[in-house]
Amino acid sequence: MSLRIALLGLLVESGAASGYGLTKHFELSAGNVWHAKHSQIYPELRKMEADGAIETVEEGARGKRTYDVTEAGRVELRRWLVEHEPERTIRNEASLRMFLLPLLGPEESVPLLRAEAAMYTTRAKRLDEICSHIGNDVSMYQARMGYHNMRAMEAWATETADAIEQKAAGA
Amino acid sequence: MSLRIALLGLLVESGAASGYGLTKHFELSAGNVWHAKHSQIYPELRKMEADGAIETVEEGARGKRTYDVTEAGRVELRRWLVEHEPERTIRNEASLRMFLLPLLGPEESVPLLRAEAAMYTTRAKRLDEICSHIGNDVSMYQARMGYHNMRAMEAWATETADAIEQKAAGA
DNA sequence: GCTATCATGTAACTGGTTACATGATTCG
DNA sequence: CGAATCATGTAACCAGTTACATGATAGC
Repeated sequence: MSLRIALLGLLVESGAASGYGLTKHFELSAGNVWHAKHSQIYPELRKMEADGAIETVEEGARGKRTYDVTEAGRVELRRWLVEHEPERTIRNEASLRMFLLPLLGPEESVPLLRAEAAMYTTRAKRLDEICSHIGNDVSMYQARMGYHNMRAMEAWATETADAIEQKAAGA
Repeated sequence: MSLRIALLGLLVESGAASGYGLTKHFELSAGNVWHAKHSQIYPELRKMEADGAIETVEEGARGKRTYDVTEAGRVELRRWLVEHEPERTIRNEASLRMFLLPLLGPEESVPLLRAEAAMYTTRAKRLDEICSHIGNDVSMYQARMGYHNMRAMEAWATETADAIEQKAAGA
């Protein structure tokens, strides 16, 4: 269901697009909230077209198909956004690793936490940079979400490394 | 793989536990980074025991089995934490919904964003409350991660609702 | 005695990953 | 002319969900 909604949303946001274009969109901005590869996206688009949520608006060279949302698709997306209670479940391998890092001793955990904090700083800066060059409002809000999430993990990793270090120094 | 690591981590952190206990642990603290239900946890524990990462330390009434990590399991966990490059992919239905909410008009998106911000405030407060009553360091760091993430989404939702409102007022 | 919680399990299904497979076009 | 990128597709496999199934114990 979520993949379907994500595809509808991206199509509404960007206008008509191909499976390839949508795959790229996932790799960039949408990747901060949902992830999908071409091998899952192409069959899903076919299925969505079969039940009328999207339609082919153009067939180009070497099998290229450009899809756009139908009115039924727009209704479906709106309903989901307004009425559907989303699952609050998370599965994030990078966060799982951070979560468990404090189980290691200070000599191992502190450098790993600092390295991770640095990585989040880099990503936050990149997103901030992107924000300042975006014309479109919606894309800007979306990039800002990623920014806030990166800053949160950066702050946590730094705070935790500091706490572990202090504790180790005190003991 | 990640479920296996999560289970190893929780067992190291809490000491020996049953499948039921681990399921509860996922529902509480670990749920902020990984999610799993009993129907997946029980078979996984059997598999992990079969290849020596954990062992049954006690068999209680009505089929209750208490597991603990073996030395091999500890080594495996440590290797994963230190050497494994985690996948940076995210799948978060609640965030996907937030991400797409700005596609709705201001009259619909703003109240939904405000409601979501309020929910994140509540969750952040609950986690903060939990933190102040925790004896164990590792559990505290873990709860703090959830706290930072809740505050990030709260800040984003508020900032975005404000921006959409201002834009609508200006136009 | 009833309800909530403890406690485990399995089968069918859906969602997602990996790997294979193909070929055109663009840029240097 | 070679490498990167555009562009799509499928099959086998693994991970995760839903729903069914069972039964003990504790507290009201």
